[in-house]
Amino acid sequence: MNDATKPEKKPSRIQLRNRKRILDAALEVFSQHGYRGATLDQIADASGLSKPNILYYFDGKEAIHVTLLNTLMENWLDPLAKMSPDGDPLEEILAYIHRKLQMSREFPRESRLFANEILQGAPRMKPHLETGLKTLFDEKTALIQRWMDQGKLAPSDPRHLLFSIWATTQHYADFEEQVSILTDRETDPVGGAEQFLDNMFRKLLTPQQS
Amino acid sequence: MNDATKPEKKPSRIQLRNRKRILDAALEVFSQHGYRGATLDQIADASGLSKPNILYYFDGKEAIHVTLLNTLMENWLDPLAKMSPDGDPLEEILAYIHRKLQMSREFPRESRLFANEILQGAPRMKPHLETGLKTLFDEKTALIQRWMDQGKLAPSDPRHLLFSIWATTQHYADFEEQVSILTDRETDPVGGAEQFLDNMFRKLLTPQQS
DNA sequence: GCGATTCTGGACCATTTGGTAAAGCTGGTC
DNA sequence: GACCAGCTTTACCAAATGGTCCAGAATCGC
Repeated sequence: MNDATKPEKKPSRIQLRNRKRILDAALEVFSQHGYRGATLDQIADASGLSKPNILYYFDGKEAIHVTLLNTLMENWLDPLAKMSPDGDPLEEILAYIHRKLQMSREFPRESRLFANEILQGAPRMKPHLETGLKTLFDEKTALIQRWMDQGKLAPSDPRHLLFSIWATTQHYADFEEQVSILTDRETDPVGGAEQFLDNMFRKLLTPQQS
Repeated sequence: MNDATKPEKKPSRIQLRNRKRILDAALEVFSQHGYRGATLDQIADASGLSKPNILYYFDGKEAIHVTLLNTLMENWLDPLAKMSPDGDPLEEILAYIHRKLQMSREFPRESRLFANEILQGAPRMKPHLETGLKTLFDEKTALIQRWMDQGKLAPSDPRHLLFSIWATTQHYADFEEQVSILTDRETDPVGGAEQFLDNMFRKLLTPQQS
């Protein structure tokens, strides 16, 4: 649970509560301004704690960001990890799309935090991407390729398929401002996206029974 | 050509050269770090000019950013504006996708500058979006809707169609770092994307002759 | 209830950052 | 080739920012 260098006894109630407050505030601030654009003062304000107090709980600005990124990574990979070799191929992929879209709706800040990090060259996340994400990506593209080879899905490049799914689903969180303006502040653009994307990927992936 | 408030005589050769240098350097820096993360010193370094000299040519950090955003906007809308009511509907849209993809390949920094701005809530661009982009968007979604009504394209929501095109094409510039890692630093991922997206949107949009 | 421990915030600090003043240099024009 | 507007730089600022110190306040274990 802890890293070997620090034995660290169990965190107290207050510790737990305040760490959570800080991380929530930091998520808000980092996701909106990016790492370098965010300030400890903003995080302090948003969390309701004083700046020195924040530094009592975390080793510094970077430590907060890293913590955020680490916990994010797991939740981020989860929907893809859940895509199972055992289900119906088309339905598995459509269900995955559904989950991703759901995350855009429920956790737009997390999506933007991630987007900010990648946009800026993933300086503090490259290792994560090269191990965790890459492994999962290779595994799932291979699975999809197998499905295609078996004629259960129409053939196309599985890598670009995943890119397209990521791009289209995360778009609604990352470019929310734009989407909101262009859809005349419609209450829930993601609802319409759901139908549209289901239709699009269904047409793309349904195999021809020639 | 100039705004009415400032008559301003014609800019000199040096003026032209240095403004260009500064804007190019600023594009590099802003697109990588976002507005708040970028510093004048970085821009000074990248442009080979001193910081005060930069402030001799522009009124401040914000003025540089705004200038960049303004010139970007035109080039950004251009590919969509070129989509003509007179051509073959399917081919018009596929050509548009091709143009957008080409821009991701040729101008990734511009794409990231734009992405950064929207991600952070479009603080200095909202007016632009609400006028220029919105107008064009409405015009083109209406055009696509007409094509669909005429049975020349399979029906779907034109707004989400455009969102999907933007998302999938810009993804290769904005998330280049991730794409690069996952495709094992393949020389030109956009090449593969070209085929994939052409196929995907063709399947989506080709009308059923039932 | 009380001492030990954990938590909290006001004052402070060094560095960075956007920006300015003003003196010196340059290049085009007569 | 001397002048002068236009360009460039050195030396600064004031504010913002990440971070520290330390004394006092809350909380916990008993």
